[in-house]
Amino acid sequence: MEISFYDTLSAQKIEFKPREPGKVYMYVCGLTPSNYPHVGHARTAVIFDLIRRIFEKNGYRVFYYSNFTDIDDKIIQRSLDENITTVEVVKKYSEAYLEAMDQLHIKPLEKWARVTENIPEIIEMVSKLIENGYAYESEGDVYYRVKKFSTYGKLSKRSIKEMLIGARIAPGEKKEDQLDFALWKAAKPNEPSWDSPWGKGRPGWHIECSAMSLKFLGNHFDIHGGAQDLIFPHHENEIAQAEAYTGISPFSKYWIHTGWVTLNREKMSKSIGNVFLISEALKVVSPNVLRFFFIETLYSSPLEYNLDQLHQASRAFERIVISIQRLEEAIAKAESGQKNEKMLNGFKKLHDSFHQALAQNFNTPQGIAVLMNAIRELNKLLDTGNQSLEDLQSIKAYFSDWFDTLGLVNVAETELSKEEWDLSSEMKVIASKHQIELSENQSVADMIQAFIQKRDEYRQNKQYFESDEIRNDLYALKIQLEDKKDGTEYRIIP
RNA sequence: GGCGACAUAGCCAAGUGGUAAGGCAAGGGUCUGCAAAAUCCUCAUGCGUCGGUUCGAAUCCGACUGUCGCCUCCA
Repeated sequence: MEISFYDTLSAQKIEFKPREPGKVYMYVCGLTPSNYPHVGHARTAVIFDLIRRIFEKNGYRVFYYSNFTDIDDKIIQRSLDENITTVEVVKKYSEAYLEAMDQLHIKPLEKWARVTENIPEIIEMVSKLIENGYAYESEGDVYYRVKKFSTYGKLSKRSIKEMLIGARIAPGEKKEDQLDFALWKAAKPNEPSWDSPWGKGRPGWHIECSAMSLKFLGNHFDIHGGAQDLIFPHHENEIAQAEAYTGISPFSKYWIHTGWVTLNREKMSKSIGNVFLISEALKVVSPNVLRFFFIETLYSSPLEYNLDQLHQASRAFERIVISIQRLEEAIAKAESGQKNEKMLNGFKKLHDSFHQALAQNFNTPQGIAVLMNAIRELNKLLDTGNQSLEDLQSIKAYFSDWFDTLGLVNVAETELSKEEWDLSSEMKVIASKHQIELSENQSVADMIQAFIQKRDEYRQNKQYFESDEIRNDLYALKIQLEDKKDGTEYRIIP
């Protein structure tokens, strides 16, 4: 299937053409691990994971690289604040980030490139830029000569002239020009540093991504990504560095930028301080729901984060979960039989629409609309009953494929985790209230069955006050009883 | 000050020239002892405002209003 998306560099929707057939080389800017990751980081990570999955579903092998900028002013500042080494700062926060990636079902990357492991490549690049006149040394610092790079501004759509007019940048004493930016910074006392032709120092921001993406992906790779706030100056500078270094344009063929997460309509940002951590969000909703919340909106639009929106996503996702649970139950009971070609054909069409939607600028909202329509069809089908095992399994395969594409895992999981099952003590309290005998080593599932049995007795005797009381008590423990034709079932409220 | 993005129902949100997807919330019917779930029905002659182009515009053009962002660190 042809995949197209909005490319920041050409400022239009383009059809993706890989550098090598069947392969996608993608570099997405990671972060500077100087703090715990917030919901904005999660969104960007989920979106690029999704993009990767979409390419994979379309038969591409994706080489996905990202980075930790593990030496930088902020890391140094943090190490002073916390009175630990810069290495410890990086370890602490990069591990927290990687753990969050794992929780959010981000598929493993090809590599997390680190600045401190690629210093020789960076020095080589800076040296070459000085040689060919794109950079100059000044008192131990090295700066990029922006005016020398004639196409500077092509990504962010601004001109050098405009920037000089609107600039608020104070001219640095060591710079030739106020637009120039640092490639190498001379070390101050007690700062981590590396030897270089310009004395002890460390790389500036920007240079590491040019050096590492060229090193690991080669020149003219397919996709360079990141959030919108990286367009300028970070990505603009990366282009200037890389293209001046290689002499070949474009450095990356396509550029994809994600919208940011807002809080009260303002950008969630460390500097403003209006930040919700991923860990905080995951206390409120499951990773599946958080992912679902992100992909309900197109990746490039701003996304307002609040509990009400999270709740809406949660409700919608719950509908999906319930239907898939019903499907699993139906499969368990179904018998082999005739194929309903017409019905399966309907699902095949939904399948095509789903992938078509995602291939069009990764349009997940439209994909979810298709998914919801499929859920409605599934519910109707399950209401009529007696579907053959083969049919139900075919339908399940479609849903599994869609969930896999969206990175939603174990959607039909009904078993409670160990922590959630730590309900037995509370359940015993309710049990004694209703004169139900529970034994010590009974599973919670068995306990619930005991409640259901007792409630059935009440209902038989039309003691509805008592039966409703049991239902309400269990509901308070997030166990919801549902009376169906062939008996009472329960489900756990997510 | 310079540049840019966005504005779709009570809320969220797709839709870039052919007559408004989907979700949440709400109301009604079926089912149920009652619920819940499910299902069916209802819910924008309308897409910030005013003009223009067109046989036809939420979609293109212009002006205006509003919100946000970038120009300094940011996912």
